[in-house]
Amino acid sequence: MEKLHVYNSLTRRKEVFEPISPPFVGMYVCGPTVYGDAHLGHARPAITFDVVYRYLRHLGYKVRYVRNITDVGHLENDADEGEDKIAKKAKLEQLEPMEVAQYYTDRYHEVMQMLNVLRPSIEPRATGHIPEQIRMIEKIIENGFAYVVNGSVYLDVVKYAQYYKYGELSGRENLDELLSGSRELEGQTEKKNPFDFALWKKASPEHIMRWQSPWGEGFPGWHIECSAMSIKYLGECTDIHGGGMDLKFPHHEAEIAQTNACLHPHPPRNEAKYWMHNNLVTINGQKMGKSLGNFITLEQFFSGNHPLLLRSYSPMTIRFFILQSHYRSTLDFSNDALTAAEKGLQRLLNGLRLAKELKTSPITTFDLNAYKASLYAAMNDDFNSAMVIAQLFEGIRLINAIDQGMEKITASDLEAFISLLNTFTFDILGLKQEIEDVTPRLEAVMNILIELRNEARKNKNYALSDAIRDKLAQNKILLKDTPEGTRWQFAPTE
RNA sequence: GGUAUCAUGGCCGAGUGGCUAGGCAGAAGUCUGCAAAACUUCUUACGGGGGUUCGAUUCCCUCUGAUACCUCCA
Repeated sequence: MEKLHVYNSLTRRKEVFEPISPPFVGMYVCGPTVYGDAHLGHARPAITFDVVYRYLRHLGYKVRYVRNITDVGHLENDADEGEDKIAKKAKLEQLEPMEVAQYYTDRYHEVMQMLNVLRPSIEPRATGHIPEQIRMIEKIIENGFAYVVNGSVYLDVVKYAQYYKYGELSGRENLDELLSGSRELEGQTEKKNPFDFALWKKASPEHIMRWQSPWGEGFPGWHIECSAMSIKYLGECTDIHGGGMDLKFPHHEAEIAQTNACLHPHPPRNEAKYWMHNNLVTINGQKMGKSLGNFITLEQFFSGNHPLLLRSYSPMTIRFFILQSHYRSTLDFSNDALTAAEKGLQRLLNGLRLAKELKTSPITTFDLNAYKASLYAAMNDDFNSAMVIAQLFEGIRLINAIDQGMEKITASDLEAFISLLNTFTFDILGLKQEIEDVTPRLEAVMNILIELRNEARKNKNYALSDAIRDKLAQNKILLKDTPEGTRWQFAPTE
């Protein structure tokens, strides 16, 4: 079987995945900033790396998956006072900053659970790792890669670039171009160069979240938390570091620089062996953003309560929709696309249910091993979930063909076939049936109703039989008259 | 201006130097008291212009267009 290949953003190539210390795999993913509700843009990285996590575990790796919670607020780009983002919200709502962070952390967990996203192994908070961040900054200063100005600490990019490549990840290796491209902003006069970035920032008097440090009261810079926590829990160089494409620059570029500046390794270890970036979700071709007014939270998707939404979409529809595209492609949202995803998902899940009722034969008429290989080949090709789903539909086609007697399968092959389909659909892609479980009691009641209705149909009492069907439909139970008898199922949730 | 990514059939979206991904929608058919569902079949696309090649949607150049980022929003 072909080996797993991963697209490494650092080298811009697909590489064979070889963990640094097999069977262990360390994976760090940049988590949410908890000052607002999670939206579609949060679902994409969470689901992308959830599938990576699930598949690596499926392959037998012992994975430690770390996804942080950023609860140290960051400065508002356009805020007059340069107020801490979380602190600002706290003042508006008359809450403690940590209360706000806790509230949105809980909300984040709720929607992630609905999306069937597994909890990471460790979910560290930035505020819980201030000492680690301070020690890291001290080390960087010791190594001569940072300078202190007026209670703030900045990384000296020019100095750093004398020892290591800066800008490799984002293709910004020419510092002169970087210089000409950077914007002139207020309050940058402390820096030696505009592209130097803060490791520690002195707190202004109105800043609520602040900590004591060797350089006075302040708060950590915007990138140092991930580096500090990645090193703490996953070592000096982890296997995978993931996040959204929008984090490549400056966030991940800064992380690489900080980590090399702190550890001062030769050759550079760049914090992670494989850097993975998922692409963005767009709405009508545009990035989703609060300022653009096309910002839809996941909760709004689930409830349908947003002007851009024609109706509600279930968490699994969202998950399936995201997995239908490859994680490195942009994904454009629309009601039509989501409706199409919902129907496709329904077809997939209905087919899997049918598989359990198939009749077996003395022979199997198709190549089950080749089919299995195609599923693994798709996953091994940089987690191509879109290809996996296409192959799962090929599986559904086979199930229907068996049901119609056009293909045959042995009992043992059927067992293996069902197990394979379930493994990929539920364990690896993390989809799930959203309908409630059928209890034996409900099953018995349904059988009685179907029997009565069929009695009525036999007597050509269609008024009664249709009434039974319609009333059940009103209660989200659908009847289907097939040549094999009447089948029933729950209506898709809306 | 710089950096990066991308442009695929009515819609969404994979992929590939030659072998018509897949889903949704649409059409026809099978089944059926009706309905719904299901199944089968069909609709052969890769932004424009050059080039490399026996052959390019796939590689190279160029043009056009789109999106993101360019250090204090992650």
